[in-house]
Parts: sequence; structure tokens; C-alpha cells
Amino acid sequence: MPPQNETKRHRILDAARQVCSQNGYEAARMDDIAHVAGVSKGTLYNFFESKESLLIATVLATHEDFVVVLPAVSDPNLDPRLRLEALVDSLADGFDGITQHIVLSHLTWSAVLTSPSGRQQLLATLRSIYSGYEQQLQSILQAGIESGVLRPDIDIPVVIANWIAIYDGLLYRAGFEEDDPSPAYTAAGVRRSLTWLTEQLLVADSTHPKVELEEETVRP
Amino acid sequence: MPPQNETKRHRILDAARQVCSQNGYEAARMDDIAHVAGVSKGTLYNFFESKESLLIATVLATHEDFVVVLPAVSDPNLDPRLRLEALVDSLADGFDGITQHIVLSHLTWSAVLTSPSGRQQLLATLRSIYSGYEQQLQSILQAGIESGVLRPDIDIPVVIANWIAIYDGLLYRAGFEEDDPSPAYTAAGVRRSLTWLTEQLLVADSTHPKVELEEETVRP
Amino acid sequence: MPPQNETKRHRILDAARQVCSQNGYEAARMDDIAHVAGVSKGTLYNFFESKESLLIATVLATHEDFVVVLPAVSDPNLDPRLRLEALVDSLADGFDGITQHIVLSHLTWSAVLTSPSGRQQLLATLRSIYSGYEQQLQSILQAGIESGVLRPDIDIPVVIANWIAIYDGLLYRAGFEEDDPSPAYTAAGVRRSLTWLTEQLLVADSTHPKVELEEETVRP
Amino acid sequence: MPPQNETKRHRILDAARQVCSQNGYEAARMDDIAHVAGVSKGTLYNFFESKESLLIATVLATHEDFVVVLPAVSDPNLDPRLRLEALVDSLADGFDGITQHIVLSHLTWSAVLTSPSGRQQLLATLRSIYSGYEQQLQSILQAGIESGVLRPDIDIPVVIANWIAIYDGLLYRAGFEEDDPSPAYTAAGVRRSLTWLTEQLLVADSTHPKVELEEETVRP
DNA sequence: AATGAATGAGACTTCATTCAT
DNA sequence: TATGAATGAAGTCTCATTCAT
Repeated sequence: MPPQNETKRHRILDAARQVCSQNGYEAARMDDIAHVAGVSKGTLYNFFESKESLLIATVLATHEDFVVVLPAVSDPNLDPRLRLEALVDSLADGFDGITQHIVLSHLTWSAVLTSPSGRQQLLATLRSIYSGYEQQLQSILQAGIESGVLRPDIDIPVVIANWIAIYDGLLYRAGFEEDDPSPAYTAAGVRRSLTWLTEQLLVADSTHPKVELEEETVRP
Repeated sequence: MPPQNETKRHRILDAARQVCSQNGYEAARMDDIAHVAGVSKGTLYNFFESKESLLIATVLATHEDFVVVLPAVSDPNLDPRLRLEALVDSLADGFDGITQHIVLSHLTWSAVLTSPSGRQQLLATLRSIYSGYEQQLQSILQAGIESGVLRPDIDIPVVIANWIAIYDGLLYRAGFEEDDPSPAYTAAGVRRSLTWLTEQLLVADSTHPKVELEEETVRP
Repeated sequence: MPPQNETKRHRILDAARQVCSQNGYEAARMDDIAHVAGVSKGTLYNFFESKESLLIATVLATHEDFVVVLPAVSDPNLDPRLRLEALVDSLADGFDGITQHIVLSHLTWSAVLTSPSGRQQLLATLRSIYSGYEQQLQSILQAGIESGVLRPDIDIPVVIANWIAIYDGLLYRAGFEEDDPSPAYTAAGVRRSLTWLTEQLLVADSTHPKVELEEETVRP
Repeated sequence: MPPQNETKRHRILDAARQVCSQNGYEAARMDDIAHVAGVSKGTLYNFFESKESLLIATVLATHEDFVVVLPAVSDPNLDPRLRLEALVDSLADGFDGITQHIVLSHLTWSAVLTSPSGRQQLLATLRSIYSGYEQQLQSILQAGIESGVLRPDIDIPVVIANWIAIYDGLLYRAGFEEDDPSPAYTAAGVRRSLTWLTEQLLVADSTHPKVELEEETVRP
């Protein structure tokens, strides 16, 4: 497939994402997508078999776009606390496109409900994305416990589940608070929530040390 | 409005919920809803202005059905730890109708995206439901701190946000794990996750007491 | 099905026949058929599943319309020569709607080629119609031989096949001569051709008696 | 026009015939024809103005392919009975490609119905083909009567019309019996039917002589 | 108040034809 | 001259909504 085509395919996927974001999948008309992509309706069908398959491709591509991993997160030589911080940063920074996330979720469910084949494809992709996050967390927590930075009695599966649930939950909720978001459902809120979770994991030198600042001052 | 009509209205709303659950709002046909409700298509329009307004009414009614409050949770005279436990129980027990929750969420977004007027109504309802949970948590946490059962340095807004986010996040995720759910995304998982959260809030008599059993027996 | 509906169904079938006759099945638009039938497009689909099934129903109905049997043909008490004459008359008289026959044939093949299920239905109907003619001829010829009016050495299957083939062949050919038909491909031509065939079957009293007039005068 | 082009034109016509045979003219896509012909879609338009003109050219070419004349049939020095036999043989032998004949007929009507201009061209071609057969028969019958082999009272136009009608009618009918043809609608059936017709034309030496074998042996 | 046949706007999709390469 | 990606007109079919009964 020549690069020209790849570009055009991207244009179509972007257009589809954009148009679907307005009013959802069903309300998106192929005419509109073609118009936004700057191609004709027929060209849409040269790249995608049907509206449904265009939707699925759009959802898959969008999910992949949202997956960002900082090198710092996966570097096993770094202090686990720094790696957790980096992960928090990464997640908080990605929290900006809230609406897109929510619409994406809606589109995903449209696809899952509409297309039996799309369902398998999408669920597999989602599990793979989640699995990536879980493995990263697992590796950091394990390293943290072994290095004595994190409490040895941590119930790793529960902490992982909660970490991800907090992120998803805030994202989900943010969708409904879009018009006038409370501070909890913003990038800053994500940072605060996950930082709080991180604090619960640290070994209690003093009763409850703050991760962020004290670590520098403690070492004289 | 005679009870006969109220019954029929209910039948229609139930039918709408049921039909929408299959393939989403757009795929639900008024014919099908009428058929399932056991009325004619015309009757649908005697009760609801349009398909859109039927959707909104359905979503609102369903949301209200999901709101359950245990007396134990709101009783200010009980031990705050017991009240938190009761809340965990209530939430975990309600986790069974996962699919319905997810579909409800999808329908809600269909409505929000479809209807500019419905948007306000729905968001207001959702905020009010969330607000109820938040106030309950607030009251419990406050009472817990004042009574010395919970740690005095708790950042109440963050804990509330996380509590709700964990629940929503697990619910959200469970939707994608429906086919073969991992233990984290079941009623038991909810119980474990929220219990873990609760444990982080307790005053540390011993290093990390388990809430459930030790509290009654430890104090002589 | 109330009579009102039956009427409307007929109107639709007539409209379909009419519109298809102009330019064939593929060129016929559902919009046009609806317009000609005086109903809306949606109503078409209340009566027929698809354009294809409307076509098949149209072809079947038209075939049935063309089947005409005179009582005289099947009356076993009549002189077989009279019965053959009556059959010739019936076939010749039905030769008027030539164009319709040809277009019908074309439509039939459209249906046979297009729809695997329609194929079976149509071929079965055609066989049944042909079978009716064949049985009638068989009965007349048999009676004719037994009564000594027809030659005893007639090869009945061959004569039947030829009788029907002559009719079909003239019909087929007439379609291509429509603009300026030679006398052979008109009702009169059919009469002449089949009469000739009949003459070959008669017992040779004199060398080759004419069936039509002489039969009355021969019996003194 | 270099032979290369002529070859390519042939390939296209063959491909068109083949593709049209599957599902009729309307269902044949230019893409498919190009693919089967092994050329690009653009090339199709270098050889034919439009799909319609390609259809007409295809039908004309196919009709010409079907026209076969045996030298024996037209040789005026042969015994007219032998010439009739030869014609029967020729027609019966050509009866094998039944399906093709039927599809050809269907295509012809597609063309006639579709293209007002093609209509004249096609009908002219058909008349010319038929005319050739008619003249051959005319010449044979005339010779037969003059030489005393055939009955002097033959109504030549009627016999010609019937001869051709029998052939066309059997062909037409065979199309509908394709799945499970009765013996009447096969090459053998054609032979039997036309032989029967021939027998009716012979001068009655004995009451009803068989053409094939007896003619040579009976006369001492 | 209830019914459901009729309506027709609007969506998806196909495919003959064009034209830049 | 050959190619095949792009085009967009046109057709089928769906389904929310209406309204006569």
C-alpha cells in the first residue's frame, strides 16, 4: 500500500473520529465523513467494507493513539517511586482529551453491540491495552517491594485493580462533568487521586510521609 | 392519571429498556418496543412525544431504579466502620447487574449526544445521584474522624473521589470483561477493592489492622 | 387478509408488471412501481419483502393470468376434432398480448438468474402450466385415436412436444417481429400453423381433408 | 487494426459473454468483465463506448457464432430428403449449448429493451439470421416438390414457419427444463420432432413410410 | 384512547465512467 | 495505449411518525 493511500486512510479515520464525536456513531453519515475527509463517498468504500467496519477501525485506531508510555515508567533501574510518579504524570497528562475518551467509550460500545465480529476484535484490543498497564504496574510494585521502598504487605492485584479503576472511574465521571468539571475530574484531580494511592503504598518511615517533597530532604 | 395508565407507562419503559439493551438505542425500533410492551405503536406516542423522549425517560427511570440506600449506611449513631462496611456491602451487592449498568451508561450517552435538551436533564439527574453518594461518604468520614476511628489527616475530597471512582472504574471495566470476568471485576472484587480503601483510612492501632474481624474482638 | 389489501396487492402487481414491461426488471425502479400503483414506497415493502420477491410474485401472477382453458377443450364428450379446434382457438386468441409474453419471458429469466429460491418456484410453476397443456392434449389425442377420428399410428409424445413447441416458437419469434410482424407471427399465423399440425393427425378419408368445413359435409 | 488489438477485442467479448451468462447483463459488472478479460477497466472503454454498446457487440458476436451451415444443406444437387436430414442433423447437433442459447436470448432482450439504437441493429441481425434459414428451407422444399419427393400440396410458408417454430420452441422450453430435461428437450428430441415434421411432407408411396431407412431399400 | 397501515425522508451502498499517471 | 483510484448519481430499503378508523 503506497504512502499516499496510507495518508488517505488516516484522513478517513480522522474524519470518522471527528464526525462520530459530534453525535455518536449512528448519527454519523457516510456523506459527512467523506466530506470531512475530503474524499468522495465511493472512496470510503474503497478503504472500508462498510460503515460498520469503518467504525471498528476508527475505534481501534483511536484506542491505539491513546496508549502512551513514558520510557521512565518502564526503566527498571529507576527508583520505583519515581517510576510511579512518571506513570501518574503520563496518565494525568493524557487526561485532557476527556470528551474524546468518553465518546470513544460510547463508540466502542456501539461497535460491540452492533457487530459480533467487531466485538471480539475490540475486546481483544482493550484487554491487550489493559494488560500492558497491569504488567507495568506489576513490575514497578514488585521492584518497589523488593527494594524496600514499598510496604511488603501490599496486596498487589488489589492495588493494580484499584489504580486502574480510579483512572477509569475518574475518566468516566469526567464525561458527565464536562460542562463544569469539579477539580476532582481534571488532570490535576487524576494526579491527586493516584498520588494518594501511591502514598498508601510507601513504607512508613515517619507515620505518613509525603512522597513528593520529603524524599529529597530526608537524605542529608 | 389512573393506575391503568401508570401501569402501561411502566410496561412501555420496561419494554424500551429491554429492547434498547439488546443492540443500543439506535437499533431499537418503536415497533419492537410496542410489541414487547404489548401495546400498539400509536399508544407509544400517547405516552411519549418521540423516540428520543422515550429514551430519556427510560434512562432516567433506570437510573432511579439503581439507586439503593441502606438504612444502616445513613444511620449517624452507628460505628462509622460499620457504616462503611454497609456501604461496601450495598455497592457490592448491586454489582450483579453489570451488563445493565454498562448498557445504561451507553444509553445515557446516546441520550446525551442525541438530545440537547435531554442532556441537561440527564446530567442533572446523574449529578444528583452522585451527590447523594458523596454526601453519605462525607458524613461517614467526618463522623469517623471525629470519633477517632479514622485517621485525622484524611483528605476527605480525595478519598470520596477515589471511592466513587473505584466503583465506577470497576463497573466500567467489568463491561469489557463480561465474557470471562477476572475476579477483580465481580461483586467480590468490588468488596475487596473498597475494603482495601477503607483499611487505608483506619487509625493505625497496630500496624495495619484488618477491619472486619479485629475491630470487635481487639478492644476489651 | 382483508379484501382491501387484496385489491392493493393486485394494484401493486399490476403496476410492477406494467413498469417492468417498459425496460425490464432491472430498470424498473421501486419508486416508479409505487407511483404507478398509487401507493408509497413503504407500502410496497409492507406487501413484498424486496424488489426481488415482488418480481417473482409478478411473474407468477402473470403466468397464471395467461392460463386460459376453454370448457370445450376439456369436455370428453365432444368430437376430438372440435376439441382440438377449440384449443387452437384458445391459443390463437391468447396470442394478442405478444409483447407481454415476451417481456414476461424476459422477466422470468431475470428472476431465474437472480434468485436461487425464485428459480425453483418459477420453474415449478412453469412445469405445472405446461403439464396442464400436455395432459389436455394427451387426453384429446387418445380420445381421437380411440374414436377413429385420428390416425392410430400417431406418436403422441412427439405430437404433443411439437404442438407446444410450435406455439412457444411462434410466440418467441413474434417478439422479434413486433415492429412489422409477418403474417406467420400473428394470431392468424398461430391458427394456421396449429391447424396444419391438426390436419396431419386426421385419418385420411380422402387424401387430405380440411378439418374445418368438410367435417360437417362429410357425414351424410 | 493490428492482430493484437483484434485478439484483445475478442478476449473482451468472450469475457463479457461469460460474465453475462452468470447472472444476466445488469448483474455483470465492468470490473468483472475487465478482470476476466485480463485487462483494465479503462481498456474496456478504449474498445467500447459504454457497457451498453459492449453488450450489443457481445450479443451480435454470439449470434454469429451460433450460425452454422452445412454444405450438404445448401447443395442443390443432393436429394432434398438428404438435405432435410442434414439440416435436422445440423440443428440437433447445435442444440447442446442450450443454456448459452437461452442466456443469449435473455441478453438479446436486455439489449433490445435497454438500447433504442441497439434495438434496430439487433432485430436486423436476427431477421437476417432467420431469413437465411428460411431461404434454405424454401429452396429445399421447392426442389423436393419439383422432384416429386415431397407432396405437391405442401403449404410452404406454413411448413417453414412450423419448422423454425419447433426448433425455437424446443430450445425455449429446454431452458426451463435444464435441471432435469425430459427427452423431448434434448438433441435427440429435436431430431425426433423435426424428423416427424419431415415425414409429413413426403409423398405417400405406402401409407406412411419412414424417411430414414425405408426410402433407400423400399424401391427396387 | 387505541390501533396499525401508510407515508416518505433519508441512509447506506453500488458501479459505470472518467482521467491523471 | 493502459491502468485503476476516484467519483457521485441513483437505487434499495428502513423506520419514526401520522391519522383515519
